[in-house]
Amino acid sequence: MNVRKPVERAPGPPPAVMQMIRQRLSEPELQGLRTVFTLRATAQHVDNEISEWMAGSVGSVARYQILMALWASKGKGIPHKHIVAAMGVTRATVSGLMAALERDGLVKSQVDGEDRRKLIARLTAKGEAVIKKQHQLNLVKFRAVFSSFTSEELSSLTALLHRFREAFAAPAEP
Amino acid sequence: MNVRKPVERAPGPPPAVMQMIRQRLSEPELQGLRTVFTLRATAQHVDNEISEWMAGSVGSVARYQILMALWASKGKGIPHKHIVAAMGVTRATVSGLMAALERDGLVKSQVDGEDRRKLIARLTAKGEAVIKKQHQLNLVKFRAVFSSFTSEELSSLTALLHRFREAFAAPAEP
DNA sequence: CTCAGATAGTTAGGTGCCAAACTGATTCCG
DNA sequence: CGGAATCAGTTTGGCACCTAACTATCTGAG
Repeated sequence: MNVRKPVERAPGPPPAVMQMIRQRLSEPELQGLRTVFTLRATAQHVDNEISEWMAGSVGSVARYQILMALWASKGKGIPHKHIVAAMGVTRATVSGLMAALERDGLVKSQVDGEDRRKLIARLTAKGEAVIKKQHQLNLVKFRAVFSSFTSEELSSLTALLHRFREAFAAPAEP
Repeated sequence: MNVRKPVERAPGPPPAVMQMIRQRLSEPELQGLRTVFTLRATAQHVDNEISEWMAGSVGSVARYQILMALWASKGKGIPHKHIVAAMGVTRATVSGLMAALERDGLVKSQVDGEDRRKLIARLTAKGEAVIKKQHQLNLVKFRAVFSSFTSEELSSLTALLHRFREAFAAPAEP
């Protein structure tokens, strides 16, 4: 499912175009804008890269995120609601992803006896095998990828990202 | 077009689920994984936030990026190829975006006389009015949003993002 | 001069994400 | 108790992205 292979895309950063945009903006705004563009591009490219080595079984980062959560629950299962909260996406998105995972036989959901609105998701045997295998591969991959970062750099990056998101969320009063 | 308003989505960061995932991973991998998830979420949320104030005319960050490039070219126009390189997305994506922009009457492309494979894109009068208006609004918005960041923080963030992407791009040999 | 290969763009099919509108189940309040 | 509000999930329709396969044009090697 979802077999990705090459990534046909321009490799380098912007060419002359960015130079031209510069003429239209003064420094502070330009820098902010550049950060936004870089953020978008980086997220997209990292996602593609990871999806590539997840092709064929887990399939994508979003699916991986769900399977990890389920695996971590150790068979107890978790309500869809928690997955929504954990991923920070909407119910609609999780609904679609869960349907696909269930279709692929990696996951099985059933209504909660206590509250029949709730769906509790669990890994199937196949799902557990898939996430375990992916986990082993990821350990190797991540070690290689992050070898050039110190722990401080990673937490600094994460912190800056959180602040960046917050800055956009809050309307920012005077 | 594309009128966005609220953002129905879980606000805070992950709950207990992340706690559980922790049990499955050792520190370095966990930190890397967390950074990847944060990157994804941040990019998504920032994009949504910006799209909200661009709804109705420019419509989205991707469209904004194209219109800015065209505006910066000051009427000389730029080949689609350059937009592809500047945005770091595929030809297919730009093809679709340009078609939509053209359909909305913001942009007009015509074949290059020299090389009839090339399409040179230019802003229409309407397109120029739209991007100018959006630009004014953005100055205000960006100033508010980025007021909590120093110039050094922004460039540090951008630099870390670039390195992060590079780390994923290069297979990372011993 | 010709024809294989490179280049520019388009199209079809698929994913992840969203908002809005809808269904069922539960809770809360008069 | 009974209807309103709230909550969990689904569906529909749309956008930005991708790959893969296609068309049309140009270039370059024999």
